[in-house]
Amino acid sequence: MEKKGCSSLEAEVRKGPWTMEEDLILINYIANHGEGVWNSLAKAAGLKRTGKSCRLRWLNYLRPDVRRGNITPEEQILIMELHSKWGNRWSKIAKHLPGRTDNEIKNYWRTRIQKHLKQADQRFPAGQQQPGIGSDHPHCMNMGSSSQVSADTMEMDYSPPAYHHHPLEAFPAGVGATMTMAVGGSSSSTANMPPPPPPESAEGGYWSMEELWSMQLLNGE
DNA sequence: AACTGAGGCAACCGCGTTTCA
DNA sequence: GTGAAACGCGGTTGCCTCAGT
Repeated sequence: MEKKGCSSLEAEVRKGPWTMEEDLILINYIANHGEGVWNSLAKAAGLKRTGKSCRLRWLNYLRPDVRRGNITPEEQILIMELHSKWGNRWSKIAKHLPGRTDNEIKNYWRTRIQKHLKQADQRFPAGQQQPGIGSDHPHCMNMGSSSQVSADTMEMDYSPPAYHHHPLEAFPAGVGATMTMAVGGSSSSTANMPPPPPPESAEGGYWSMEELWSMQLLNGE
């Protein structure tokens, strides 16, 4: 009943996983116009997404300086140290890990580190808890000696995260190369550009974001 | 070979903060 | 000074993949 008035508008808003087409539209638009003012950006780019969604997608996934792949042992230690300092201030922590997003760090913490803490918690139940290991409660941040813990426990079964089904990885070289972007419009993109990955990473005809971006650079210049 | 469960990542939601008219 | 809109952050959920049985 009441939905009739705005149903046409709500039907316009897309949710769920981003398609390759949407990614390209967003990348192209930001390359030409820059980021910011996300709501109007979404409209102007012709994306049927909320500004929030566009911002999230850009920051966590499409930004050229986003580092994807293994969290290094050094980064692990840094994450644990910073978390012991600041708790779940993921964005703050992310600022000290260039190329890492708050979402990635948050996920990493929840899936890996918290698991370790839980296991440690079982081995050392309340009362006989190891010094320096708090529970997974956000406010139990008394992990002062976290670096000790991290160096051992974290490296113990450190395993590279499996990055799979990246939407743009499905792009064959030709498609990626045909993306037209005026990278010059966003100088910051190029400034923070990570070193190009070895060509082997494109095995099987799959391309990483870094490779796509470097292709854009090559094409655009 | 098929099924089940666990792990991991991307995306959405709600709330607090900041900015602007 | 006030209200509205936009932004940013943290928590949570859903889906996909992989490993084990």
